[in-house]
Amino acid sequence: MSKEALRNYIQQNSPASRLIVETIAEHFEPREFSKNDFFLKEGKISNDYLFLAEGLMRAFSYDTNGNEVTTYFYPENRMVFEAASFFTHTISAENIQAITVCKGFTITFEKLNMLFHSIPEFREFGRFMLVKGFVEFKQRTLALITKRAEERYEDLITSNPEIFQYVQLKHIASYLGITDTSLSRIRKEFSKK
Amino acid sequence: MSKEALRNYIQQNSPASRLIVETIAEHFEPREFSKNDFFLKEGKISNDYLFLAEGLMRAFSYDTNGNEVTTYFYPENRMVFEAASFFTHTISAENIQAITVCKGFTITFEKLNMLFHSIPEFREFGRFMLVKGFVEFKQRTLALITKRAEERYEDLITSNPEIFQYVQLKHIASYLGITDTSLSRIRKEFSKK
DNA sequence: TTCATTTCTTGCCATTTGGCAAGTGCTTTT
DNA sequence: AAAAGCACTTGCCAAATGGCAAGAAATGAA
Repeated sequence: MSKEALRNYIQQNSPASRLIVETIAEHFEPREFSKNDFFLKEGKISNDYLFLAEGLMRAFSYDTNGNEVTTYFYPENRMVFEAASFFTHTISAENIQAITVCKGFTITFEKLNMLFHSIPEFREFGRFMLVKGFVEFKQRTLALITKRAEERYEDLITSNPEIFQYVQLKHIASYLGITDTSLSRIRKEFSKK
Repeated sequence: MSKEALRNYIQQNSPASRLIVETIAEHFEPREFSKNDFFLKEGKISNDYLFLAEGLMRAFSYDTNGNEVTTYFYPENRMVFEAASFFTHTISAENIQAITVCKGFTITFEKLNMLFHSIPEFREFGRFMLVKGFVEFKQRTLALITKRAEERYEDLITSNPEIFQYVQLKHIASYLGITDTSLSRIRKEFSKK
């Protein structure tokens, strides 16, 4: 698999020249995941920053009763990293797992930092990735407060229909903040329309 | 008011030496807010990064029906900034308003970036501020999904009792994801214990 | 202090969502 | 092909939360 998608992604999200982008992309290593493989396991310190070129991943942790809660879905053509563990070298409270076969490119913390250090334009990219993640969580939080479950369902199926193709309902349900029973009912209502 | 709190905060959140921290703090300008003054108004581009030394602030936006939704409370001794607007120079969807009289220190985007550029240790600080904000939103999202309103209330009153001293219930309610009516009932139940 | 305004509480009932358990259908195993 | 195991659906009822309006309390203005 070529690094073209990675280069394009960096290019589109930073002010770096094509030549610099090429140099940056050189430092990423190809990486593949089988279905259900973990990119990050809770309790470990995350040391890799991943560009997901193909496939679908899911982040999850547990509530106080030990139930899995899906905290995020990573579609194709996205950077995948757990900011807290990766950037502060602390133990991760989250898991990130491949839902389908996944292909992408990773870079270690040390190498990434070296690039941030030497290439100001790439620092912009790194910052923007953080800001983007932040913005998405804010929007999700707002949606949880202001929208009903059915609306949140509609939003997700509209923006990321591929999720419904590969992910179990209970995992989508916990992401939406409802039970699988409720999601099943919402689906039924929704399909009537 | 002295910059001591600002210096301490930077010191505690970055690997910079005391001398470097002094230099950094020099670039911040004192700034005061009367009660209800806005630090940021929606529709504007945020150009200031604020250290809040005294007082309490609130971020809010609106739901689709035009109701205010409190998205965050900023207690004393915290950096206050709207990451998306500040770092990407885009129009802010959020408002940040002083709930009490507030005192602090601000720095412009240009100056901050200049410091990030010339002081690697301070870049660490900037990154950590983003990561911290990110982590808090993740935790809040998780709490909205996994905890009941009463638990979220307890968590907030335990961690930030000062909020209940100054903020209207309807603003706290929207932050907790419930109506002011429900919050009033939760308070009543809680006080019985 | 008195009046007006705003904030908070409460009663009544509606809506949304959850919990549980049984049932259906699909897939995998042997 | 039978059995077992999952994932999903559905019926019944319970719990959590909301909506509205009236009243009480607090706050601010004159």
